[in-house]
Amino acid sequence: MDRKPTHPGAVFLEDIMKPLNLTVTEAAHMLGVSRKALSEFVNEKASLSPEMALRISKATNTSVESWMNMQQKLTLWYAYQHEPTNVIPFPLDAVKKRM
Amino acid sequence: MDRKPTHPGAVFLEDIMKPLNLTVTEAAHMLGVSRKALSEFVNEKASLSPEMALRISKATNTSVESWMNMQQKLTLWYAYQHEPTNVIPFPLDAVKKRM
DNA sequence: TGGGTTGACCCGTGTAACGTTACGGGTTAT
DNA sequence: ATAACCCGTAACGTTACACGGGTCAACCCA
Repeated sequence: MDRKPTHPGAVFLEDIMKPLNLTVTEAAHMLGVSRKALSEFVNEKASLSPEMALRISKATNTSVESWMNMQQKLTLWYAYQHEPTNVIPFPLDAVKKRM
Repeated sequence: MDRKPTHPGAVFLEDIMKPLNLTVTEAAHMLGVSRKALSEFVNEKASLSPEMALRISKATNTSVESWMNMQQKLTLWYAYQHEPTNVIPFPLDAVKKRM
């Protein structure tokens, strides 16, 4: 129902690479990944892997969580597109809800 | 460096299934997944997939995010075990840090 | 015009979630 | 004891995907 969350790769491209005038080739080398891997990421063909998040975090001195959370929102958005319907609610009347 | 975060499957088993006296077979059926899938999850052999998180969320009326975050912490913990070393810092002196 | 960059594509590899099926061990009820 | 469950697990196959290597056409720019 919500709008599709921004892909972390787009953020990385706009907010990091462009301001620093870094090419995909350069940035890929600095991150220690292949040009292809980074290219697919910034072009939203691939999602953010935990390892890539760690690399970006180290290279840009930002928090891993912030990047992971971006991906998580996207992942969750995709999941909601194929929402499972055959789920039977648990009888949790007796259980105190903590969340 | 922190201690290994709790696996969401363990939480699901202890805080949901046990209090409700649900067997793996019963819970799997209610969630709409195979017995094996749930068994591997609660026994920490498989991680929490987004779809599984959605199912658990719907069945137990809890937030998807809370479950996803548990998994994310675990995933990140694993990632830190194989921390990438060949990462060259970006020259971000000119960029204002927003995070 | 020639060099660097880029995105798309193919191929191959490793990982992982999931389903189905089947087995053996354990518990409980008949 | 025999049947009925429940459980963990293993094998097999499917599907998805991150990643690397290589190639190639398009493109921009000096």
